[in-house]
Amino acid sequence: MVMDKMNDGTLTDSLMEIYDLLYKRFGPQNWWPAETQFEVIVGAILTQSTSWRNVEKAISNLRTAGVLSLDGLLETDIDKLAELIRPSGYYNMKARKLKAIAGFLSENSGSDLDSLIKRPLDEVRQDLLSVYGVGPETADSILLYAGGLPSFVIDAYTRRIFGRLGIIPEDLSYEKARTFFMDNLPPSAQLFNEYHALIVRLGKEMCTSRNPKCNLCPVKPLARESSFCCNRA
DNA sequence: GCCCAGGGGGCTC
DNA sequence: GAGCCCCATGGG
Repeated sequence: MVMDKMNDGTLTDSLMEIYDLLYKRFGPQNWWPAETQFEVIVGAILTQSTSWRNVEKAISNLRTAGVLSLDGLLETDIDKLAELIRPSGYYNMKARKLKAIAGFLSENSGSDLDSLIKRPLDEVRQDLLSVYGVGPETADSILLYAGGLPSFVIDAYTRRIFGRLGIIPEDLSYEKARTFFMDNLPPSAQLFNEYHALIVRLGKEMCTSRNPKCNLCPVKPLARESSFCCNRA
């Protein structure tokens, strides 16, 4: 597998080449689509296994109800929260998760994250992972898009796209996939931000079938334009 | 009706 | 550490 060729420079060049191809095709994605750091965090919870369109409805409901703030989440009854975020699905679970992250923020940083992001990335990440409802993807989304820290976000699209390009195994574990990208890219929050957003942009156009031979898959033209094209190997 | 969407918790082995 | 089920609405 290509990922074995680590630290020889080729891999970094190829990952940057793919980034450039995506950027030229789609342009800047201006992520995260939120007004404040706090709203990024709320969105990161609500978007779990849910399309952003439905998350927007839930966030709009929270805003209209005047509870889209740290104090708002802390003071609002959990059943009321669940009702407001109903459009985002899993509303009972996510209401409990919003309460948990709100409790964490009130004890550790406040909604601005200032005291949190001063600390080493790995420490903050571990603390976030200890919060109910915050798994690795949500933690990295918060670190990157709310905190501006260089923590690469892996999602289903990342594994599907780079798996089909033959760069990583499609079933690579989250932590190994994250380590792979972070070991082979310069640690730039701006780069990680745009890269992940572009991956999602391409991922939305992919067929969701698991058939790697699908000729409609836009990853194929991407491969032909990059050094990972099997025809060039 | 069926499958999937910018996952994570809890449980089992 | 991997595999499975559950959470649940909305869109194609």
